[in-house]
Amino acid sequence: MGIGNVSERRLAPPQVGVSVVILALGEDSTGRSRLWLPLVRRVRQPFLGAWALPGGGLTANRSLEQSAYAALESTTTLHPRYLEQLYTFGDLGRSHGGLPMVSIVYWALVGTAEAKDFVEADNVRWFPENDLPELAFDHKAIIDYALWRLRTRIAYPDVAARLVGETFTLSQLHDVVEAVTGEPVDLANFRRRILASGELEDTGVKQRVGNHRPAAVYRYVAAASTSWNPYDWLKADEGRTDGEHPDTTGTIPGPDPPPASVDDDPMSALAR
Amino acid sequence: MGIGNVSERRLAPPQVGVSVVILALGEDSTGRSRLWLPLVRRVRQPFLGAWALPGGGLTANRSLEQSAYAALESTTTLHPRYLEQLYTFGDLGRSHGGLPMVSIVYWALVGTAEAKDFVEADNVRWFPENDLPELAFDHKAIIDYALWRLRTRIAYPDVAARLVGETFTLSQLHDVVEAVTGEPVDLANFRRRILASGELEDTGVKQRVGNHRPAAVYRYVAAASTSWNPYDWLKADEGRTDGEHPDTTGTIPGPDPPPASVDDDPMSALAR
DNA sequence: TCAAAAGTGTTCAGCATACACCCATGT
DNA sequence: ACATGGGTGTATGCTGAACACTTTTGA
Repeated sequence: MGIGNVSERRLAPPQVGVSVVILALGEDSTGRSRLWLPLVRRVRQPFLGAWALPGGGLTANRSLEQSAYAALESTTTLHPRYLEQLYTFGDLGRSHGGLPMVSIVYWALVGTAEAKDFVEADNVRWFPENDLPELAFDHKAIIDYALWRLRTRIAYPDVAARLVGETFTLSQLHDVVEAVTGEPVDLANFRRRILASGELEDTGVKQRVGNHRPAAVYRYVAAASTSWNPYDWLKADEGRTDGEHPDTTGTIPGPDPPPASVDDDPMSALAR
Repeated sequence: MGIGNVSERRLAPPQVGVSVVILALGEDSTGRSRLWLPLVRRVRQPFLGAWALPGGGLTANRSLEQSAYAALESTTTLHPRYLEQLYTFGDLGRSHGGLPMVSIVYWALVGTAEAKDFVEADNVRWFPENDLPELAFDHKAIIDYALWRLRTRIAYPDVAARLVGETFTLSQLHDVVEAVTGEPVDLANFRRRILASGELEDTGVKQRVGNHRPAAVYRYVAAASTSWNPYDWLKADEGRTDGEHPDTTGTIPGPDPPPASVDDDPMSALAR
Protein backbone atom coordinates (compact mmCIF):
# COMPACT_ATOMS: atom_id res chain seq x y z
CA MET A 1 0.00 0.00 0.00
CA GLY A 2 2.82 2.34 0.81
CA ILE A 3 4.78 4.20 -1.79
CA GLY A 4 8.50 3.54 -1.95
CA ASN A 5 10.40 0.32 -2.03
CA VAL A 6 12.10 -1.50 0.80
CA SER A 7 15.49 0.11 0.45
CA GLU A 8 13.95 3.58 0.50
CA ARG A 9 12.06 2.57 3.59
CA ARG A 10 15.24 1.48 5.27
CA LEU A 11 16.96 4.74 4.44
CA ALA A 12 14.05 6.73 5.82
CA PRO A 13 13.34 5.93 9.45
CA PRO A 14 10.68 8.09 11.12
CA GLN A 15 11.76 11.70 10.71
CA VAL A 16 11.23 13.29 14.08
CA GLY A 17 12.37 16.70 15.21
CA VAL A 18 11.71 19.31 17.84
CA SER A 19 10.95 22.92 16.89
CA VAL A 20 10.34 25.98 19.02
CA VAL A 21 8.26 29.09 18.52
CA ILE A 22 10.07 31.69 20.62
CA LEU A 23 8.15 34.86 21.40
CA ALA A 24 9.40 38.11 22.87
CA LEU A 25 8.11 41.64 23.05
CA GLY A 26 9.75 44.38 21.07
CA GLU A 27 8.84 47.50 19.15
CA ASP A 28 8.18 47.87 15.48
CA SER A 29 9.46 50.77 13.38
CA THR A 30 6.61 53.00 14.56
CA GLY A 31 7.38 52.33 18.22
CA ARG A 32 4.32 50.16 18.66
CA SER A 33 4.74 47.12 20.89
CA ARG A 34 4.86 43.92 18.88
CA LEU A 35 5.66 40.26 19.28
CA TRP A 36 8.96 39.22 17.72
CA LEU A 37 10.32 35.78 17.06
CA PRO A 38 13.65 34.41 15.84
CA LEU A 39 13.88 32.38 12.65
CA VAL A 40 16.77 30.53 11.11
CA ARG A 41 17.69 30.43 7.45
CA ARG A 42 17.77 27.01 5.91
CA VAL A 43 21.06 25.86 4.45
CA ARG A 44 19.69 22.66 2.89
CA GLN A 45 17.02 21.56 0.49
CA PRO A 46 14.11 21.68 0.51
CA PHE A 47 13.32 25.36 1.03
CA LEU A 48 17.01 26.24 0.86
CA GLY A 49 17.42 29.87 1.86
CA ALA A 50 13.93 30.16 3.30
CA TRP A 51 13.34 31.03 6.93
CA ALA A 52 12.18 28.37 9.37
CA LEU A 53 11.55 27.76 13.06
CA PRO A 54 14.61 26.89 15.12
CA GLY A 55 14.80 23.22 15.84
CA GLY A 56 16.79 20.06 15.60
CA GLY A 57 16.62 16.33 15.70
CA LEU A 58 16.40 14.13 18.73
CA THR A 59 19.73 13.28 20.26
CA ALA A 60 20.78 10.65 22.72
CA ASN A 61 20.31 11.43 26.39
CA ARG A 62 18.22 14.48 25.74
CA SER A 63 14.54 14.67 26.56
CA LEU A 64 12.12 16.42 24.24
CA GLU A 65 12.09 19.43 26.51
CA GLN A 66 15.87 19.51 26.62
CA SER A 67 15.94 19.43 22.83
CA ALA A 68 13.59 22.39 22.85
CA TYR A 69 15.93 24.24 25.21
CA ALA A 70 18.83 23.45 22.88
CA ALA A 71 16.95 24.99 19.96
CA LEU A 72 16.20 28.01 22.11
CA GLU A 73 19.82 28.54 23.00
CA SER A 74 20.84 28.37 19.36
CA THR A 75 18.98 31.60 18.64
CA THR A 76 18.90 33.64 21.84
CA THR A 77 20.73 33.91 25.11
CA LEU A 78 17.61 35.28 26.75
CA HIS A 79 16.47 33.05 29.56
CA PRO A 80 13.14 31.42 28.77
CA ARG A 81 10.48 32.17 31.36
CA TYR A 82 7.96 29.85 29.85
CA LEU A 83 8.30 26.69 27.81
CA GLU A 84 5.42 24.43 27.00
CA GLN A 85 4.68 21.73 24.49
CA LEU A 86 2.42 23.15 21.79
CA TYR A 87 1.44 20.26 19.56
CA THR A 88 2.90 17.42 17.58
CA PHE A 89 2.42 17.86 13.87
CA GLY A 90 2.43 14.81 11.66
CA ASP A 91 -0.17 14.92 8.95
CA LEU A 92 0.40 13.38 5.56
CA GLY A 93 0.96 16.69 3.82
CA ARG A 94 4.31 17.03 5.56
CA SER A 95 5.74 13.71 4.38
CA HIS A 96 7.23 12.80 1.04
CA GLY A 97 4.90 9.88 0.53
CA GLY A 98 6.78 7.76 3.01
CA LEU A 99 6.82 7.82 6.76
CA PRO A 100 5.24 10.92 8.24
CA MET A 101 7.51 13.82 9.11
CA VAL A 102 6.84 14.53 12.76
CA SER A 103 7.56 17.87 14.41
CA ILE A 104 7.12 18.12 18.16
CA VAL A 105 6.65 21.84 18.62
CA TYR A 106 7.19 23.79 21.83
CA TRP A 107 6.44 27.43 22.43
CA ALA A 108 8.52 29.68 24.63
CA LEU A 109 8.18 33.13 26.10
CA VAL A 110 11.31 35.10 26.82
CA GLY A 111 11.53 38.41 28.66
CA THR A 112 11.35 41.71 26.85
CA ALA A 113 14.57 42.03 24.93
CA GLU A 114 15.48 45.53 25.95
CA ALA A 115 19.15 44.57 25.87
CA LYS A 116 18.74 43.36 22.29
CA ASP A 117 20.40 40.23 23.47
CA PHE A 118 19.82 38.66 20.12
CA VAL A 119 22.12 36.31 18.28
CA GLU A 120 21.93 38.30 15.09
CA ALA A 121 24.07 35.99 13.01
CA ASP A 122 23.70 35.67 9.27
CA ASN A 123 21.46 32.69 9.61
CA VAL A 124 19.43 33.86 12.59
CA ARG A 125 17.22 36.91 12.58
CA TRP A 126 14.29 38.23 14.60
CA PHE A 127 11.10 39.20 12.83
CA PRO A 128 8.01 41.02 14.02
CA GLU A 129 4.94 38.82 14.06
CA ASN A 130 3.14 41.08 11.61
CA ASP A 131 5.91 41.10 9.01
CA LEU A 132 7.17 37.57 8.60
CA PRO A 133 9.13 36.46 5.56
CA GLU A 134 8.17 33.54 3.37
CA LEU A 135 8.44 30.50 5.62
CA ALA A 136 9.54 26.95 4.94
CA PHE A 137 7.18 23.98 5.28
CA ASP A 138 4.03 24.67 7.28
CA HIS A 139 5.86 26.82 9.77
CA LYS A 140 3.69 29.83 9.08
CA ALA A 141 0.66 27.86 10.19
CA ILE A 142 2.47 26.62 13.27
CA ILE A 143 3.40 30.17 14.23
CA ASP A 144 -0.18 31.28 13.75
CA TYR A 145 -1.30 28.51 16.05
CA ALA A 146 1.25 29.49 18.69
CA LEU A 147 0.11 33.11 18.48
CA TRP A 148 -3.47 31.98 18.90
CA ARG A 149 -2.51 30.01 21.99
CA LEU A 150 -0.72 33.04 23.40
CA ARG A 151 -3.72 35.27 22.76
CA THR A 152 -6.12 32.87 24.43
CA ARG A 153 -3.84 32.56 27.46
CA ILE A 154 -2.57 36.10 27.84
CA ALA A 155 -5.36 36.84 30.33
CA TYR A 156 -3.66 34.57 32.85
CA PRO A 157 -1.24 36.46 35.06
CA ASP A 158 1.60 33.97 34.68
CA VAL A 159 1.67 34.14 30.90
CA ALA A 160 1.52 37.92 30.76
CA ALA A 161 4.08 38.27 33.54
CA ARG A 162 6.58 36.09 31.73
CA LEU A 163 6.53 38.30 28.67
CA VAL A 164 7.84 41.27 30.67
CA GLY A 165 10.90 41.44 32.86
CA GLU A 166 11.52 40.01 36.29
CA THR A 167 9.71 42.90 37.90
CA PHE A 168 7.13 45.24 36.42
CA THR A 169 4.38 47.69 37.18
CA LEU A 170 0.73 46.88 36.62
CA SER A 171 0.64 49.44 33.83
CA GLN A 172 3.43 47.65 32.02
CA LEU A 173 1.64 44.34 32.38
CA HIS A 174 -1.54 45.99 31.16
CA ASP A 175 0.23 47.38 28.11
CA VAL A 176 1.53 43.91 27.26
CA VAL A 177 -1.94 42.41 27.38
CA GLU A 178 -3.33 45.15 25.17
CA ALA A 179 -0.46 44.76 22.72
CA VAL A 180 -0.95 41.01 22.43
CA THR A 181 -4.72 41.03 22.15
CA GLY A 182 -5.01 44.25 20.20
CA GLU A 183 -8.06 45.02 22.30
CA PRO A 184 -8.41 47.76 24.91
CA VAL A 185 -8.64 46.41 28.45
CA ASP A 186 -10.05 48.44 31.33
CA LEU A 187 -7.06 49.19 33.50
CA ALA A 188 -8.98 49.45 36.76
CA ASN A 189 -10.61 46.08 36.38
CA PHE A 190 -7.42 44.53 35.05
CA ARG A 191 -5.59 45.69 38.16
CA ARG A 192 -8.16 44.17 40.48
CA ARG A 193 -8.42 40.90 38.61
CA ILE A 194 -4.66 40.39 38.46
CA LEU A 195 -4.09 41.26 42.09
CA ALA A 196 -6.96 39.01 43.16
CA SER A 197 -5.17 36.07 41.54
CA GLY A 198 -2.65 36.21 44.35
CA GLU A 199 0.16 35.49 41.92
CA LEU A 200 1.77 38.91 42.14
CA GLU A 201 3.90 40.11 45.02
CA ASP A 202 4.56 43.76 45.79
CA THR A 203 8.31 44.28 45.90
CA GLY A 204 7.89 47.49 47.91
CA VAL A 205 9.83 49.35 45.23
CA LYS A 206 8.27 52.32 43.49
CA GLN A 207 9.02 53.25 39.93
CA ARG A 208 8.45 56.53 38.12
CA VAL A 209 8.25 56.95 34.37
CA GLY A 210 7.05 60.56 34.00
CA ASN A 211 6.25 63.59 36.06
CA HIS A 212 3.59 61.88 38.00
CA ARG A 213 2.81 59.43 40.73
CA PRO A 214 5.19 56.44 40.88
CA ALA A 215 3.81 52.95 40.40
CA ALA A 216 4.26 49.95 42.65
CA VAL A 217 6.62 47.32 41.26
CA TYR A 218 5.48 43.71 41.38
CA ARG A 219 7.09 40.33 40.96
CA TYR A 220 5.43 37.16 39.73
CA VAL A 221 5.23 34.34 42.24
CA ALA A 222 4.11 30.96 40.94
CA ALA A 223 0.73 29.82 42.11
CA ALA A 224 0.09 26.21 43.08
CA SER A 225 -0.11 23.98 40.04
CA THR A 226 -1.30 26.09 37.15
CA SER A 227 0.86 23.99 34.86
CA TRP A 228 -0.46 22.18 31.82
CA ASN A 229 2.64 20.05 31.68
CA PRO A 230 1.74 16.43 32.46
CA TYR A 231 5.12 15.85 34.07
CA ASP A 232 4.50 18.60 36.58
CA TRP A 233 1.10 17.12 37.17
CA LEU A 234 2.46 13.62 37.63
CA LYS A 235 5.11 14.85 39.99
CA ALA A 236 2.42 16.41 42.17
CA ASP A 237 0.48 13.17 42.00
CA GLU A 238 3.46 11.15 43.16
CA GLY A 239 3.59 13.24 46.27
CA ARG A 240 0.36 11.68 47.46
CA THR A 241 0.22 8.68 49.72
CA ASP A 242 -1.69 6.57 47.24
CA GLY A 243 -2.09 6.32 43.51
CA GLU A 244 -5.59 7.68 43.35
CA HIS A 245 -6.83 10.63 41.42
CA PRO A 246 -6.58 13.95 43.22
CA ASP A 247 -10.32 14.44 42.97
CA THR A 248 -11.24 11.18 44.63
CA THR A 249 -11.99 11.27 48.30
CA GLY A 250 -10.27 8.03 49.25
CA THR A 251 -7.98 8.61 52.20
CA ILE A 252 -6.67 5.16 53.04
CA PRO A 253 -2.97 5.09 52.15
CA GLY A 254 -1.93 2.10 50.10
CA PRO A 255 1.46 0.82 49.11
CA ASP A 256 3.49 3.11 46.87
CA PRO A 257 2.71 2.69 43.18
CA PRO A 258 5.60 1.85 40.85
CA PRO A 259 7.60 4.82 39.58
CA ALA A 260 5.59 6.79 37.09
CA SER A 261 8.24 7.16 34.41
CA VAL A 262 10.14 4.11 33.28
CA ASP A 263 11.35 2.72 30.00
CA ASP A 264 9.06 2.49 27.03
CA ASP A 265 8.93 0.64 23.80
CA PRO A 266 5.95 2.08 21.99
CA MET A 267 6.80 0.37 18.74
CA SER A 268 5.89 -3.00 20.13
CA ALA A 269 3.15 -1.96 22.47
CA LEU A 270 0.46 -3.35 20.21
CA ALA A 271 0.13 -7.11 20.53
CA ARG A 272 -0.87 -8.77 17.30
CA MET B 1 28.51 11.08 26.83
CA GLY B 2 25.88 8.75 25.48
CA ILE B 3 25.66 5.17 26.48
CA GLY B 4 25.84 2.60 23.70
CA ASN B 5 28.25 2.26 20.83
CA VAL B 6 27.82 3.27 17.23
CA SER B 7 26.37 0.03 15.96
CA GLU B 8 23.73 0.07 18.66
CA ARG B 9 22.92 3.62 17.71
CA ARG B 10 22.48 2.60 14.11
CA LEU B 11 20.15 -0.19 15.08
CA ALA B 12 18.07 2.16 17.16
CA PRO B 13 16.65 5.06 15.15
CA PRO B 14 14.27 7.33 17.03
CA GLN B 15 11.62 5.08 18.54
CA VAL B 16 8.33 6.79 17.86
CA GLY B 17 4.88 5.36 18.35
CA VAL B 18 1.28 6.40 18.73
CA SER B 19 -0.79 5.23 21.69
CA VAL B 20 -4.42 5.80 22.56
CA VAL B 21 -6.29 6.05 25.82
CA ILE B 22 -9.80 4.90 24.91
CA LEU B 23 -12.51 5.71 27.41
CA ALA B 24 -16.07 4.43 27.54
CA LEU B 25 -18.76 4.26 30.18
CA GLY B 26 -19.81 0.97 31.68
CA GLU B 27 -20.89 -0.46 35.00
CA ASP B 28 -18.78 -2.09 37.65
CA SER B 29 -19.83 -5.23 39.53
CA THR B 30 -22.00 -3.18 41.88
CA GLY B 31 -23.88 -1.54 39.03
CA ARG B 32 -22.19 1.79 39.58
CA SER B 33 -21.29 3.75 36.44
CA ARG B 34 -17.57 3.70 35.76
CA LEU B 35 -15.08 4.57 33.07
CA TRP B 36 -13.64 1.57 31.27
CA LEU B 37 -10.72 1.37 28.92
CA PRO B 38 -9.25 -1.37 26.74
CA LEU B 39 -5.70 -2.59 27.25
CA VAL B 40 -3.60 -4.99 25.24
CA ARG B 41 -1.33 -7.65 26.63
CA ARG B 42 2.29 -7.38 25.59
CA VAL B 43 3.73 -10.30 23.70
CA ARG B 44 7.31 -9.00 23.70
CA GLN B 45 9.96 -7.89 26.13
CA PRO B 46 10.16 -5.70 28.04
CA PHE B 47 7.10 -6.06 30.25
CA LEU B 48 6.15 -9.28 28.48
CA GLY B 49 2.70 -10.30 29.63
CA ALA B 50 1.91 -6.94 31.20
CA TRP B 51 -0.98 -4.80 30.02
CA ALA B 52 -0.36 -1.68 27.99
CA LEU B 53 -2.14 1.02 26.02
CA PRO B 54 -3.12 0.10 22.47
CA GLY B 55 -0.77 1.61 19.97
CA GLY B 56 1.60 1.06 17.14
CA GLY B 57 4.45 2.49 15.18
CA LEU B 58 4.23 5.06 12.45
CA THR B 59 3.57 3.64 9.04
CA ALA B 60 3.90 5.07 5.59
CA ASN B 61 1.03 7.16 4.30
CA ARG B 62 -0.67 7.37 7.63
CA SER B 63 -0.95 10.56 9.62
CA LEU B 64 -0.57 10.56 13.39
CA GLU B 65 -4.31 10.78 13.75
CA GLN B 66 -4.83 7.91 11.36
CA SER B 67 -2.39 5.83 13.36
CA ALA B 68 -4.44 6.64 16.43
CA TYR B 69 -7.58 5.48 14.63
CA ALA B 70 -5.82 2.27 13.66
CA ALA B 71 -4.96 1.61 17.30
CA LEU B 72 -8.56 2.32 18.21
CA GLU B 73 -9.89 -0.15 15.69
CA SER B 74 -7.59 -2.84 16.97
CA THR B 75 -9.42 -2.92 20.29
CA THR B 76 -12.99 -1.83 19.67
CA THR B 77 -15.45 -1.54 16.84
CA LEU B 78 -17.23 1.27 18.67
CA HIS B 79 -17.15 4.42 16.64
CA PRO B 80 -15.05 7.11 18.31
CA ARG B 81 -17.00 10.29 19.00
CA TYR B 82 -14.02 12.19 20.18
CA LEU B 83 -10.32 11.91 19.37
CA GLU B 84 -7.77 14.44 20.44
CA GLN B 85 -4.04 14.56 20.82
CA LEU B 86 -3.19 14.37 24.52
CA TYR B 87 0.53 14.89 24.81
CA THR B 88 3.81 13.68 23.44
CA PHE B 89 5.88 11.87 26.04
CA GLY B 90 9.61 11.73 25.60
CA ASP B 91 11.51 12.21 28.81
CA LEU B 92 14.77 10.47 29.49
CA GLY B 93 13.29 7.97 31.90
CA ARG B 94 11.56 6.23 29.02
CA SER B 95 14.71 5.63 26.95
CA HIS B 96 17.36 2.98 27.39
CA GLY B 97 20.18 5.49 27.53
CA GLY B 98 20.03 6.14 23.82
CA LEU B 99 17.60 8.11 21.74
CA PRO B 100 14.47 9.06 23.61
CA MET B 101 11.45 6.79 23.24
CA VAL B 102 8.68 9.02 22.04
CA SER B 103 4.99 8.22 22.48
CA ILE B 104 2.49 10.50 20.83
CA VAL B 105 -0.61 9.83 22.88
CA TYR B 106 -4.21 10.49 21.83
CA TRP B 107 -7.30 10.12 23.93
CA ALA B 108 -10.62 8.97 22.61
CA LEU B 109 -14.16 8.85 23.87
CA VAL B 110 -16.46 6.17 22.54
CA GLY B 111 -20.18 5.85 23.18
CA THR B 112 -21.53 3.86 26.06
CA ALA B 113 -20.91 0.25 25.25
CA GLU B 114 -24.35 -1.08 26.00
CA ALA B 115 -23.95 -3.56 23.17
CA LYS B 116 -20.73 -4.83 24.77
CA ASP B 117 -19.23 -4.35 21.38
CA PHE B 118 -15.85 -5.20 22.79
CA VAL B 119 -13.13 -7.12 21.05
CA GLU B 120 -12.59 -9.43 23.98
CA ALA B 121 -9.75 -11.40 22.49
CA ASP B 122 -7.11 -13.05 24.61
CA ASN B 123 -4.79 -10.14 24.25
CA VAL B 124 -7.35 -7.35 24.53
CA ARG B 125 -9.46 -6.73 27.60
CA TRP B 126 -11.46 -3.85 29.05
CA PHE B 127 -10.74 -2.72 32.59
CA PRO B 128 -12.60 -0.33 34.88
CA GLU B 129 -10.62 2.79 35.63
CA ASN B 130 -10.61 2.04 39.37
CA ASP B 131 -9.28 -1.50 39.03
CA LEU B 132 -6.43 -1.45 36.54
CA PRO B 133 -3.86 -4.23 36.38
CA GLU B 134 -0.14 -3.68 36.62
CA LEU B 135 0.76 -1.62 33.58
CA ALA B 136 3.81 -1.58 31.33
CA PHE B 137 6.11 1.43 31.04
CA ASP B 138 4.65 4.69 32.35
CA HIS B 139 1.24 3.92 30.95
CA LYS B 140 -0.42 4.16 34.35
CA ALA B 141 0.71 7.75 34.60
CA ILE B 142 -0.48 8.48 31.08
CA ILE B 143 -3.91 7.06 31.87
CA ASP B 144 -4.08 9.16 35.03
CA TYR B 145 -3.29 12.22 32.98
CA ALA B 146 -6.00 11.36 30.42
CA LEU B 147 -8.53 10.87 33.22
CA TRP B 148 -7.56 14.21 34.67
CA ARG B 149 -8.10 15.85 31.29
CA LEU B 150 -11.49 14.21 31.02
CA ARG B 151 -12.51 15.36 34.49
CA THR B 152 -11.47 18.94 33.83
CA ARG B 153 -13.39 18.96 30.54
CA ILE B 154 -16.47 16.98 31.42
CA ALA B 155 -18.32 20.18 32.24
CA TYR B 156 -18.34 21.06 28.54
CA PRO B 157 -21.44 19.75 26.79
CA ASP B 158 -19.57 18.28 23.85
CA VAL B 159 -17.31 16.08 25.96
CA ALA B 160 -20.11 14.78 28.15
CA ALA B 161 -22.40 14.23 25.17
CA ARG B 162 -19.83 12.11 23.39
CA LEU B 163 -19.58 9.70 26.30
CA VAL B 164 -23.23 8.75 25.93
CA GLY B 165 -25.05 7.54 22.85
CA GLU B 166 -26.14 9.46 19.77
CA THR B 167 -29.23 10.67 21.60
CA PHE B 168 -29.84 11.00 25.32
CA THR B 169 -31.95 12.63 27.97
CA LEU B 170 -30.63 15.37 30.20
CA SER B 171 -30.82 13.00 33.15
CA GLN B 172 -28.57 10.54 31.40
CA LEU B 173 -26.09 13.29 30.60
CA HIS B 174 -26.27 14.45 34.18
CA ASP B 175 -25.57 10.95 35.47
CA VAL B 176 -22.51 10.75 33.26
CA VAL B 177 -21.09 13.98 34.62
CA GLU B 178 -21.66 12.84 38.18
CA ALA B 179 -20.09 9.46 37.47
CA VAL B 180 -16.98 11.03 35.97
CA THR B 181 -16.45 13.74 38.55
CA GLY B 182 -17.67 11.75 41.52
CA GLU B 183 -19.31 14.95 42.75
CA PRO B 184 -23.03 15.64 42.99
CA VAL B 185 -24.22 18.23 40.48
CA ASP B 186 -27.46 20.15 40.89
CA LEU B 187 -29.70 18.78 38.17
CA ALA B 188 -31.82 21.91 37.74
CA ASN B 189 -28.83 24.15 37.19
CA PHE B 190 -27.08 21.56 35.07
CA ARG B 191 -30.09 21.46 32.79
CA ARG B 192 -30.15 25.22 32.36
CA ARG B 193 -26.43 25.56 31.82
CA ILE B 194 -26.29 22.80 29.23
CA LEU B 195 -29.32 24.06 27.31
CA ALA B 196 -27.99 27.61 27.41
CA SER B 197 -24.87 26.42 25.58
CA GLY B 198 -27.00 25.97 22.49
CA GLU B 199 -25.16 22.77 21.63
CA LEU B 200 -28.08 20.46 22.27
CA GLU B 201 -31.01 19.97 19.95
CA ASP B 202 -34.36 18.59 21.03
CA THR B 203 -35.18 15.63 18.81
CA GLY B 204 -38.86 15.88 19.69
CA VAL B 205 -38.77 12.28 20.88
CA LYS B 206 -39.85 11.45 24.41
CA GLN B 207 -38.40 8.60 26.39
CA ARG B 208 -39.73 6.89 29.47
CA VAL B 209 -37.68 4.85 31.92
CA GLY B 210 -40.12 4.32 34.81
CA ASN B 211 -43.69 4.93 35.73
CA HIS B 212 -43.40 8.63 35.47
CA ARG B 213 -43.13 11.56 33.18
CA PRO B 214 -41.14 10.88 30.00
CA ALA B 215 -38.00 12.91 29.34
CA ALA B 216 -37.12 14.87 26.23
CA VAL B 217 -34.44 13.28 24.08
CA TYR B 218 -31.64 15.49 22.83
CA ARG B 219 -28.92 15.25 20.23
CA TYR B 220 -25.56 17.00 20.30
CA VAL B 221 -24.97 19.50 17.55
CA ALA B 222 -21.45 20.87 17.20
CA ALA B 223 -20.99 24.50 18.11
CA ALA B 224 -18.79 26.78 16.04
CA SER B 225 -15.12 25.96 16.58
CA THR B 226 -14.78 24.53 20.04
CA SER B 227 -11.98 22.34 18.77
CA TRP B 228 -8.52 22.30 20.27
CA ASN B 229 -7.11 20.58 17.23
CA PRO B 230 -4.76 22.94 15.38
CA TYR B 231 -5.69 21.41 12.05
CA ASP B 232 -9.34 22.33 12.55
CA TRP B 233 -8.19 25.74 13.55
CA LEU B 234 -5.92 26.11 10.52
CA LYS B 235 -8.65 24.96 8.21
CA ALA B 236 -10.88 27.74 9.48
CA ASP B 237 -8.00 30.16 9.00
CA GLU B 238 -7.47 29.10 5.41
CA GLY B 239 -11.04 30.02 4.67
CA ARG B 240 -10.16 33.67 5.08
CA THR B 241 -9.20 35.93 2.24
CA ASP B 242 -5.80 36.74 3.65
CA GLY B 243 -3.26 35.04 5.84
CA GLU B 244 -3.77 37.24 8.83
CA HIS B 245 -4.75 36.20 12.29
CA PRO B 246 -8.48 35.98 12.93
CA ASP B 247 -8.25 38.60 15.63
CA THR B 248 -6.66 41.25 13.47
CA THR B 249 -8.90 43.79 11.89
CA GLY B 250 -7.15 44.00 8.52
CA THR B 251 -9.71 43.75 5.76
CA ILE B 252 -7.69 44.26 2.59
CA PRO B 253 -7.51 40.92 0.78
CA GLY B 254 -4.07 40.01 -0.43
CA PRO B 255 -2.83 37.22 -2.67
CA ASP B 256 -3.47 33.71 -1.39
CA PRO B 257 -0.74 32.46 0.92
CA PRO B 258 0.97 29.20 0.01
CA PRO B 259 -0.80 26.05 1.23
CA ALA B 260 -0.46 25.71 4.97
CA SER B 261 0.62 22.10 5.04
CA VAL B 262 3.51 21.11 2.85
CA ASP B 263 6.54 18.89 3.17
CA ASP B 264 8.79 19.14 6.16
CA ASP B 265 12.28 18.11 7.04
CA PRO B 266 12.52 18.93 10.72
CA MET B 267 15.84 17.14 11.13
CA SER B 268 17.64 19.75 9.09
CA ALA B 269 15.61 22.77 10.06
CA LEU B 270 18.38 24.13 12.22
CA ALA B 271 21.03 25.87 10.22
CA ARG B 272 24.51 25.60 11.66
C1' DT C 1 -2.52 74.66 40.57
C1' DC C 2 -2.32 71.83 36.73
C1' DA C 3 -1.46 67.74 33.97
C1' DA C 4 -0.89 62.94 33.96
C1' DA C 5 -0.79 58.60 35.48
C1' DA C 6 -1.68 55.64 39.85
C1' DG C 7 -5.04 53.73 42.29
C1' DT C 8 -10.12 53.29 44.53
C1' DG C 9 -15.33 53.18 44.78
C1' DT C 10 -19.71 52.28 42.99
C1' DT C 11 -23.15 50.63 40.08
C1' DC C 12 -25.00 47.26 37.10
C1' DA C 13 -25.71 43.00 34.45
C1' DG C 14 -24.91 38.21 34.00
C1' DC C 15 -24.40 33.81 35.63
C1' DA C 16 -23.95 29.93 38.93
C1' DT C 17 -25.90 28.11 43.28
C1' DA C 18 -29.39 26.45 46.32
C1' DC C 19 -33.63 24.91 46.88
C1' DA C 20 -38.72 25.31 46.70
C1' DC C 21 -42.06 24.28 43.73
C1' DC C 22 -45.18 22.52 39.87
C1' DC C 23 -45.99 18.94 35.99
C1' DA C 24 -46.81 14.52 33.72
C1' DT C 25 -47.29 9.76 34.07
C1' DG C 26 -48.55 4.69 35.35
C1' DT C 27 -50.28 2.14 38.99
C1' DA D 1 -54.33 9.68 45.10
C1' DC D 2 -49.68 9.08 45.19
C1' DA D 3 -45.09 8.12 44.15
C1' DT D 4 -41.50 9.27 41.01
C1' DG D 5 -38.65 11.55 38.26
C1' DG D 6 -39.11 15.63 34.61
C1' DG D 7 -38.97 20.30 34.48
C1' DT D 8 -39.53 25.52 36.15
C1' DG D 9 -39.23 29.68 39.35
C1' DT D 10 -36.86 32.48 42.35
C1' DA D 11 -33.81 34.53 45.81
C1' DT D 12 -28.95 35.11 46.76
C1' DG D 13 -24.20 35.85 46.04
C1' DC D 14 -20.14 36.29 43.29
C1' DT D 15 -17.61 38.25 39.36
C1' DG D 16 -16.51 41.09 35.61
C1' DA D 17 -17.66 45.50 32.89
C1' DA D 18 -18.17 50.36 32.83
C1' DC D 19 -16.87 54.53 34.44
C1' DA D 20 -16.72 58.28 37.92
C1' DC D 21 -13.77 59.51 41.26
C1' DT D 22 -9.59 60.49 44.46
C1' DT D 23 -4.46 60.46 45.15
C1' DT D 24 0.29 61.41 44.24
C1' DT D 25 3.79 63.35 41.91
C1' DG D 26 6.93 67.03 39.17
C1' DA D 27 6.82 71.08 36.86
